Amino acid sequence: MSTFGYRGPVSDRPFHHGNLRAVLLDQAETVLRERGIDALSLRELAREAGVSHGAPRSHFIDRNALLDALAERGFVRLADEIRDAVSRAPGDHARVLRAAGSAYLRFAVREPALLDLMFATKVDGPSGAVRSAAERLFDTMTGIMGVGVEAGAYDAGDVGRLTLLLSATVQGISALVTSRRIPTPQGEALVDDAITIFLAGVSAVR
Amino acid sequence: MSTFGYRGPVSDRPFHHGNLRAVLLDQAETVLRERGIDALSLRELAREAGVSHGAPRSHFIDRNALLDALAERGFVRLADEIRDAVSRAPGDHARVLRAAGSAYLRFAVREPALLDLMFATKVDGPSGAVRSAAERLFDTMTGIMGVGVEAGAYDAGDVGRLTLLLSATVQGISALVTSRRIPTPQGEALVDDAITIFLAGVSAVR
DNA sequence: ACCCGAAAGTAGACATTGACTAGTTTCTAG
DNA sequence: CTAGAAACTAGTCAATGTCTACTTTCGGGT
Repeated sequence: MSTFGYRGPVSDRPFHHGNLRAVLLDQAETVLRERGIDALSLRELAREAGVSHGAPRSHFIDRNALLDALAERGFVRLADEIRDAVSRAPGDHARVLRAAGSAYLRFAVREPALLDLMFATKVDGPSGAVRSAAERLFDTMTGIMGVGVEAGAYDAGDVGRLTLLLSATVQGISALVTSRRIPTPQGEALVDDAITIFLAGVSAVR
Repeated sequence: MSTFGYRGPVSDRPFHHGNLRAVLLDQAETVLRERGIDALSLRELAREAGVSHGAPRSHFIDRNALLDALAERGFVRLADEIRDAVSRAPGDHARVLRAAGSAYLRFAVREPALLDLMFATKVDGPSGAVRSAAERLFDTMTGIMGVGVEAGAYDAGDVGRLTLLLSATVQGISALVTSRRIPTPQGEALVDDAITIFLAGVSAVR
């Protein structure tokens, strides 16, 4: 990797890594996925990136800052995946919701520790970046639900509340699955049930 | 290490603490509540209990074992509180469910870090003790829901699934509140909405 | 009453880690 | 070209979890 380092330190590695921040985040995500949050060490990340143990500090003031960045990226990716799944699944509103919920659960199963991080209780609440990334996810969900208004599934004034409710439900099911309270297939069935009952309930109540 | 001769330690503190395990758990719970999980240190707990830093090892082989014990106690207490709230709130089935959901959310707000712990993703799944404590909570919920069967709210064969669904929903709402995505009062309103829609949906679907 | 093993606790050691600091190298804007 | 900022190195420190060897106390069986 010494493309141009005609005069690096001891090794031929250039002084500046180039994109250390992104590499650290990627590696951290892998560690999180494979060995859990307790195994996530700044020093180990630095070692594997081939930089000194102090280098990460230029990009993340704290271990916590690294975790926040991971959570933020998590929200962005989750929103992307949900949008993707929805766009790939045209059809009636129920089908769309199922696709969204299913994508959410898939993400949870693939990245359980990351999801934990995303909804972790912080002493002083979430950082600004995490909060706004979470809000963007919520906006995505709201957009999906909004289609139901046009389809006559619910009133425009209720979309916010109902989006929150359905999101919470899917998040709760995901928590049951990732904490191994129920197996994944049962979680998937539960998502379907949830959406069926949700839609029936909403239309019955109003 | 007979630096202090044949007598006990310098202080008049007896060699055996007496109920160190319980004291450690209580203190740990307080730390968890007030300063979060990152501030939870075995050595600090030992210091404040007035024992050596190795003493906790007699009761908890690991920091993880301590956390498991906390999670287990958390499930037991949550189940107790829900039973309590339900017993104190007679009335129709909807009211009972609201009392249960409300108690769940109150617990979550009071002990957010503990709830995180209870549903944390562990690399190798929950320990046996945690798992069975969680199952006892689920049994409690099932019992509450079972009353609805007699009241004709749902079929006996659906109780398991529906209990899971409602539990997940309340857990998800709690996660939204403890992660500061929504304020507590909104969470409370959401629990009410959830139960209303749930009951309406269930009776509409079957 | 005694003994002996198990349980509970002490103390010391060790590697690892997060965090901080001072100094060095590279980049970049003016 | 240069000055200052950004990125990185290297050293240090206190704290922690974990392990081990040892000591004290407890309690049951004879």
